[in-house]
Amino acid sequence: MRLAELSEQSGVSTATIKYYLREGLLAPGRQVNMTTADYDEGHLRRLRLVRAMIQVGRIPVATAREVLGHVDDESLGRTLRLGSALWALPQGAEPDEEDPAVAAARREVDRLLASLGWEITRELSTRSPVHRSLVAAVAALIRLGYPWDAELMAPYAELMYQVASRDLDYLETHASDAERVETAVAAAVLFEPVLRALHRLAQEEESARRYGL
Amino acid sequence: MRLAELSEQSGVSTATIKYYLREGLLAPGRQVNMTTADYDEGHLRRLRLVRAMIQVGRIPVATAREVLGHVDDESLGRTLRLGSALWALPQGAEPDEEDPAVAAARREVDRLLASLGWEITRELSTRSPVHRSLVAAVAALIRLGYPWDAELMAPYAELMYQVASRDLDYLETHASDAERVETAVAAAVLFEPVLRALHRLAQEEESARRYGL
DNA sequence: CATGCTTGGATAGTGCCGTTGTCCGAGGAA
DNA sequence: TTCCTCGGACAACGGCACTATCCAAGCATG
Repeated sequence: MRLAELSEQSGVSTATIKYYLREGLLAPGRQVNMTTADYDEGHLRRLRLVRAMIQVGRIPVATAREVLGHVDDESLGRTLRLGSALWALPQGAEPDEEDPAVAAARREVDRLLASLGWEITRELSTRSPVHRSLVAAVAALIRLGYPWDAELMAPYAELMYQVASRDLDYLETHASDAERVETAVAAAVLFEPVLRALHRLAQEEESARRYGL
Repeated sequence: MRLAELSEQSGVSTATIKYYLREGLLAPGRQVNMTTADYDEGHLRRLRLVRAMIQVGRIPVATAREVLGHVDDESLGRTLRLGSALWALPQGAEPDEEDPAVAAARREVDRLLASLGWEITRELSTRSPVHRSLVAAVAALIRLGYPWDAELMAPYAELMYQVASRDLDYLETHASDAERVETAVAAAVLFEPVLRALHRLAQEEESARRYGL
């Protein structure tokens, strides 16, 4: 498949594909001769994943490159590759350690993890970017004056745990072993918009039920 | 409170506050004399909300203005104001109607809503931006070759319904009547990062439990 | 009253980022 | 041979959140 065909099949302009090649999001095609390169199905798959990450997942190009770097890192085992790829996914704003709201948020998040018995997450808490972004998000709530403590958070956390459990079930049943890392990344990136949309739909529905249209 | 004090208390630079004033995210202060304007606690609250929307919620300035416009629309009842404010919140990418994956996604979403009995949402489905963004997100999954139908979606939707139900309970107990619309918007914007972070934390925890670190 | 600092408003500019246009020399096809 | 198209390199564009600069008008200190 030539670049122009790749463009046609994916719906991505040749200029943009060239840009992704330049940025290292897409491996170069096999060079057939001086002026022609050959791309295969793998390139198409990867290109679709890249588009999904950038367009649907709103992930910055630089971050996408990093995530894909982990996905492709043959030196790592599957679990580690997945972990490090997810690790690299974009997080929310970083917490401002000067802020007292951040300290309060951190305290509540720690209490939450203790009460949930998420020991593994707790051990990693100092290093995990996800943990930090949770602190930042909770701090934002607190700063605006909304009471928000571990007791309020716990049911949410348990619900999201059920969601995460389903995510992994889905991966186990629907992804072949070889593709599992790529699939997991795609899922992490693509499930979130679905979840968010479902969340808002549910809000609309429940709000309409309670208060009318 | 003068502009400089507002800046100091909120941690937002005067230049940025001026920018928000210009963009209509913040009402002008009461003009004391030719060179001094007076801001009150309401301005500070609003400024914090704006920052939260933009920094934590990653909402574009233009969208934030639109959302706040609905919040402040005195001509609407509270429920409608809330609805239209949430309505204006940024959505994911718009579905490309040419794409067969979008048609499949729309079919599955419709089946999902039917099976859930979300009749109100179903009636609004053609107009709701949230519905469209759900279709787009599901279409992205399908396009990448991940099977994803109403049966798979239903448990997710039910979990998110429980989440939404909690959201509204929270609003009823924690927001004074006058602030409810503003609170609901803040919640819609600020709960989502919390949820997302909890989701990822839960994924980390469950993944570590199943497959080790 | 004078002088120097600060205020709020207007405007242009900055930096980043995803994307696109332009130009080129080299092939491949009629 | 001639013309079209290819892939590659590079510069430019457009949008967006934010910031620096300038200005005239106070206010506070001597």
